[in-house]
Parts: sequence; structure tokens; C-alpha cells
Amino acid sequence: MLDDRKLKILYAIINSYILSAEPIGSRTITKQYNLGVSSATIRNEMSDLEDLGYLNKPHSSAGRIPSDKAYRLYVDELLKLKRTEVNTKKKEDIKRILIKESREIDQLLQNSAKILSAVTSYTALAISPKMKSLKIKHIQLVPIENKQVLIVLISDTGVVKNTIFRLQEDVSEEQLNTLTNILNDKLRGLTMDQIDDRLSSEIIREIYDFKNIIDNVIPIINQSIEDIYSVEIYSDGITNILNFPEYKSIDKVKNFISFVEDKDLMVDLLSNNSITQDIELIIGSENVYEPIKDCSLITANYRLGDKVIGKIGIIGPTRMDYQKLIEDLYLFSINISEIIDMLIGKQYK
Amino acid sequence: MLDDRKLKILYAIINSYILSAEPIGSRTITKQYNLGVSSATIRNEMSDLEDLGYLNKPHSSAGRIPSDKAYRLYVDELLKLKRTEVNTKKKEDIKRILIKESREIDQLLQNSAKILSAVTSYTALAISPKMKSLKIKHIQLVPIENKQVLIVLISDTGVVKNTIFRLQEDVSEEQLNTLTNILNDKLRGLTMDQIDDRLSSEIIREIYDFKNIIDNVIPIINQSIEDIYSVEIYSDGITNILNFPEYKSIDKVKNFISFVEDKDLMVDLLSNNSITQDIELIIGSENVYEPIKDCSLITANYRLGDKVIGKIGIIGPTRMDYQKLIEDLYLFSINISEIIDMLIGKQYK
DNA sequence: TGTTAGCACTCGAAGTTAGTGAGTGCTAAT
DNA sequence: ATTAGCACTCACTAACTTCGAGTGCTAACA
Repeated sequence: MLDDRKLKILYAIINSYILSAEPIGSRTITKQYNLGVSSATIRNEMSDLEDLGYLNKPHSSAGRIPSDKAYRLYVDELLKLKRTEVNTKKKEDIKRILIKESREIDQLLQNSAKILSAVTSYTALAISPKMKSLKIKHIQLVPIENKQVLIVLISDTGVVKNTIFRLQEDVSEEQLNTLTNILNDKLRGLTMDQIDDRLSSEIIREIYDFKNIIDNVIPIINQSIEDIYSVEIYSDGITNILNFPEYKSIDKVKNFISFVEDKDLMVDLLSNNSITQDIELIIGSENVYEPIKDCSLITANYRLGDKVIGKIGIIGPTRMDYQKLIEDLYLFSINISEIIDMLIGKQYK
Repeated sequence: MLDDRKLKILYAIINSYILSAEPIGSRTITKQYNLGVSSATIRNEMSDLEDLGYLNKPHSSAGRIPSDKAYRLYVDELLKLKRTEVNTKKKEDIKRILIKESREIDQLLQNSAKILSAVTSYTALAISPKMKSLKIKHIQLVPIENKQVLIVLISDTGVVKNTIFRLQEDVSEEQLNTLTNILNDKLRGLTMDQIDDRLSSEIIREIYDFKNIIDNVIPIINQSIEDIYSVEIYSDGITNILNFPEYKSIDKVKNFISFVEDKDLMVDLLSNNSITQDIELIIGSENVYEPIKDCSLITANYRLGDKVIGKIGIIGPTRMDYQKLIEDLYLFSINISEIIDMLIGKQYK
């Protein structure tokens, strides 16, 4: 373990480097932090910290920069602190802005990414909620004029999807009702996942009577479920990356932006839900993906009720103000959860 | 007017510059194009072309580059040619890819931007269709379980919007039907635009009987209409800009990306519908917006039936292969129109 | 009169060199 | 164990040089 002085020096270097983006020399530390020892001593300690893997030198006559291991140490310490006091005013301020133009969940997330990137000056990410573990409470087929039929999928959290389609032939309202009942018998209480399996086999066998319309309904339900599966990625503030001195080479910029614009990668990045922790950090080389091995990713879960259904996050050079950013992200995640609750509650519950 | 030789030289310079991105010297022209005159003559002609405003010199001892005026001349000539033969195979190839994952119009446009940017290596843009000039054929209120009501707005092109909301109190199906009739009486045949006005005044006065639910319904309809108004911008291939030698300075990149990511600006850029022409070009300094005064924008309209409802486009440095790009864009616009017709036809008509 | 060869001149790009200064690491003294 | 002192390192910058593609002018030519 690191002794107290080494830790103080390491933290001093981290803090200075976060601000300046320049390698930190021993004299800088002695001048800015009153540690009561000379620069020569600091130099010795820094040399030790380098041997231990907490510091790196860009070249032999430069100052030191913190390694990913150093950030990890620093951040783990931060995460141990309980987030007891939330800055209520700031939280409510953000909430007010978020609510303003968010009538639907996708708007909310788009909006959140926008505000989050503005607040943090980092690139912000969000992933749309995963609804597929929701249980179906009710399926309803509703006739509309002229052979058009509406299918509504309702879960205990409210309406999750409605689609309108057109039948080939006329069907009586009575027939639709019977079909509605059959579908509900078979599917109620199942998750979207399970419905997917069930639809193709069991049901079709049992309702030959409705063959003429079931051929239409099944694909539509399938399609609706597919839409529920489908995830959306919202990002904002990509240009923020260009303000960091780390990104002055076009090649790095290209790699970064290409990466963030790749939906599949983003989905993967924001999907591995460890539900145990609400804030997660991946620091530099801990990243699986090459293009962001010198970036850190901070993510926070948002919830529907007590169920984690999605994530928001920010990404940027490892040299970041973890303390402030973790707090910001925490505020956003709480706000998003609360607003989702409100939106679904207001409209459907 | 330019005589034939000047024109040939100018086109030669444009073509060479489009390929090389380097200022073109007189010797390059004599070597690559067999014009039957020496480089000295070319030099004299180039000097004239410069005086006429068709060529620029980056500095006194460099070759020439085409001015925006030159591109305008070149492009206007291109646009005069009729697009008689469309490359049918290419069109169908693209169509097949576009259809594949486009079950809804927004997916189609997102997809189009993606493929368009891949095909052209430029940044591709698309704007969602403007539906607000559509006429309402029918409004329907449908009761769903548990105080929830569905509102469907149907135009002659099909369903344009459906929303589910929840009432404070129980309302009988009969009441809903009556209300449906009243709403249809008042609103049928109006455009979305007009409905917006009508809703707030006339209607409310006439249906005091339904005060308890009308207070809910009006805002929902308003909201639905607002959603129909709301435009979406789809962009893809932003990183393509980084491959152009014109964009090797981070500042330029930042300006460009910030510009393209600004939704309001993009809406403005893609909104001024001149319905007379299907392909439009804005070249370099013709652009109103500072950040893209050295870019060209090519846009093409897409239609629903014979009505122009939106645009797709590409944007990049003025030095572009206008001929190929105009053709590509034209193919896409035709395909998009056809697929929209199919989508709306299949699902609703 | 239009075209061309010849040549001096221009100017950015790329390469070279020298100087600067922040920073390290070692040694010897405290 | 700490520190002052000092030689050494090395990226960065600025000034200078070289190089070459390209122009524009002049004078000769068809």
C-alpha cells in the first residue's frame, strides 16, 4: 500500500494534471501544494510511484502523468464516499430543464444527452430503455374504420406499443373480440421475450378459425415486439472532444467520432448492466475497444420503478474531473428515473 | 462569354482539381489534356480566366484553383442535361438495400442517410417529411380498457398519428362516439395547420357538454399535431469530412460538425422548398451560413404522390464530383419516394 | 496577331541547425 | 531521511536554407 505522503503526492499530481493537461514536474508540486518537503524529495517519491505503476513519463526529461492505475485508485476512493448530500437546487434546476420539452421518453433521453453534454462539456450518451423484460398485462385489438385494426400492447407499467395495420378482408367486431380473448389467454403475464417464442408455435395451431386475419396479426405483433426490442442511442456534444488538447490530431478525432457514431458499438458499451452499482466507470485501458483505450466512460443507470432499464453516460479523455462528473451523472440519472415515472404515470397509469 | 478553348481549359482545371485537391499548373494541363497548344498559351488563357473570376491563385507562384463561379458555370451546364437514362441496375440495388430495414418512414430516412453517405463518401443529410399540409380525413376516438382512450388522426394518405391518453373520469362509449362525430364535423377536410387554429376557439365553445373530457382531448390533439409538425434531421457519415485534405485543421472540423449537429440550422437548410427543381445546389459562398461557405450542398426532393414532402442532401468541400453526386442523389430521391409510397400504401391505404 | 521558347522571379513546403528551458536523476552534504 | 547542487536529456521553437513547381514577361517565330 501507499503511505500517506505518496498518496498526497499522487493526488496532487492527478489534480494538477486534470487541470493543466501538461506533465507535472516536482517543482510544480512543491510550489502549489504545501507538503513540507523539497522538490528533490518529491522527485524521489515520484520515481517510486512510477516504479509502482501509478505514474508515467512521456519522455525522460518530462514531468509525470497519472496512469490508469492511478485514476482507478483515485476513483475507487471517490466511489467509497456515500453520496449523502445531493445538491438539491442543482438537481431541481436540471429537472426543470429536462421536463420542459420531454413529452415522450425518447425526447427525454435525447434532451438529457444534450443537457448533460452542455453541463459537463463532454460527449454524452444515452440508451433507450429496455422494455423486453416487461410483462404483458393486456393485448387489445381495436377496429378502426375501413378494415384498419389497432393493436395495443399494455404492460403493468402502461402502454408499451401500439400499431395500426390493415386487413385484407372484413372482419366483424365480434370476431376481433374473440381473437382478443384468445390472445390474452395465451399471452397474458408473459414477458416480451417469451411471447416471441410462443407466437410462432402454440397459438397458430389453435386458431385456425381466424386463419384469415391471424396471418396478418401475428406478423404485426412480432413487428411490435421487435420495435420494443430495438434500442436507440442518443448522443450529443461530440464536438466537445475537439476542445481537449488530447484530441488535436485528426486521426484520433476520426477514430473517436467513428466509434461514437457506430450504433452497435454504443449499444454494446451501454448494455452490460451490472445492477449492483448505479455508477460505473471504465478507465482508459480497461476499455475493450481500441479507439477509446485512452478515454474513460462514466455511466449511470436509470430506472422504471425499481427496475434498471437503461443508462446514460459521458465519455472523454481519462484526464477528467471524476468527482464533479460522477455527481453530475448521478443527478441526471435520478432526474431521468423520476421523469420517466412521471411520464408513464401521467399518461397511462 | 467564354470561347471554346477557354471553356475546355476551365473544365480541364476543374476536373483535375476535383481529383487532386492541389492547385493546377499550366504544364499539368498540357500534359494530361491534349489541347494542341503549349503551356505558355495555357498560361495566358489561365491569366484571362483569372481576370474573369473563374480561377483563383492561393499565392502568386502556385497553380490555379476553380472559383465558386467556375463551379456554378460547370454545374449549370450539368443540370441542363436531361437525366434521361437512369442507371436502372444501380437504382434497384440501392432500393433493395433501402427497403430492407425500413419498416417506417423514419427508419427509411435514417437508413437513406447512412447508405447515401457510404455510397458518396460525403456527409449525408435528410429531413423528415412535412405532413402539416395534409388534410384530415377522419379523427377517431377509441376506448381502450381502464379509462384509456386512443386518438387516431387519419389523412387521405393514411394514419398520420395515434396517441393514447388517460381520462380523469369514466366516459361511456356512447359519449365518445358523439364527441368523435362532433370533432369530425368540425375538422374534416382541414389541414393540420388549420386545425391548430380552429381547435382553440370554435370547438371549445360548442361542446360544453363534454367539458369533462374535452379538457383532456384538446391538448392531446394539439400535442399530436405538434408532433406532426416536429421535424427530424437525420445525418450520417459526418466523419467523411475528415478524409478531405480541406479539413485537416481541427478548427474547421469543429465548425463543420457543430454546424451539422445543430438541428435548427439543418432544418432551415433543408426546408426552403423550391418545388420547381428536384435537384438543387448551393455552391460555396452562395451559402448563407458562414461555417459552410467553402462547402457545397446538393439536395434532392422526395415526394408523397406528387407532393414534395422532404429532402435529402449531401454536403462537403466545393471541390466535389458534381456529376456523379447529382446522379446518386437523384437515384436516392426516386427510391425514397417510391418506398414511402409503398410503406404508406401497404400499411394503411 | 496568336503562339511559343526561354528565363528570371516568387513563394510555400520541407529540412536543418542552434538555442531554450522545464524537468530528471545522481551525488554528496546535512 | 532529506536536500542542495549540478550535469544531462529532450521536446519545442525560431531562424535559416534549400528545393521546386509555377507564374509572368519578353522576344522570336509562323
